[in-house]
Amino acid sequence: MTIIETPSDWPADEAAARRIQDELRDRVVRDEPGPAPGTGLVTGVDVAYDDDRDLVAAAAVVLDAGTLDVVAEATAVGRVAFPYVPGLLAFRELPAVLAALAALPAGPGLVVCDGYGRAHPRRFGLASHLGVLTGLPVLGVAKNPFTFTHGPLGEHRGAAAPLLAGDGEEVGRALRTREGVKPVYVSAGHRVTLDNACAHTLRLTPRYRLPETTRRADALCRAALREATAAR
DNA sequence: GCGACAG
DNA sequence: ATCTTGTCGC
Repeated sequence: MTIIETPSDWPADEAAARRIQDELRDRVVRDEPGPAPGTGLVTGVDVAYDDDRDLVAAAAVVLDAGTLDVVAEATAVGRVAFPYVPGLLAFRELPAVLAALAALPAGPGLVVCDGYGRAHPRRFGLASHLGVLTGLPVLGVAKNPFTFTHGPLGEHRGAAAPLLAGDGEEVGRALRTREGVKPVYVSAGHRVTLDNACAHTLRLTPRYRLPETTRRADALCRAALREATAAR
């Protein structure tokens, strides 16, 4: 198996990483609604780590947006490119994610990633960063509210409440995907609207709290990491 | 200065 | 993210 390399222009420290986020932030496209839910392709991306062995594995799983059937998969394994720092997650995950996407036989369509897009200290989370680098429509679905807050929301599937930043801006939405279950936290990445991102998220959660895209990608990158670990 | 903090 | 058994429930 091939171990991908960290890009030569990757930031060496946190200050450099923040500088890059400040530079790229204005390239995010926020006025495109994005693909219609249920049509075309939807691709989930996720990453698993083995910090002891300095390994990271990423997976991209392409689903038919209408049937949610898997139509393509790809993985990539690499060295950990950056430590986990809240607000700088993209620098840890992107090299492997980009490699997995590049290994797909065809275009991914809309991309769904773990974590945030606009809901970010500098309004440039993983989903935004991935979108700007690839030009693809991307949205983020996170499992935790990070530093953001939201009011109460109904118990029924589809109930939502604005996810608010400290300055009161709605940077995302807490969205209940399963009746009576903790909500997920949706935010727009690139070339998708928050409303459309939520509509996609609901279509991707007919049965579980998390989108089928991330569930499939999570299982695949863990398997890829196991194989990479076993191969050494 | 200290704590909180996507994965 | 990751370390981890059994267990309650559809």
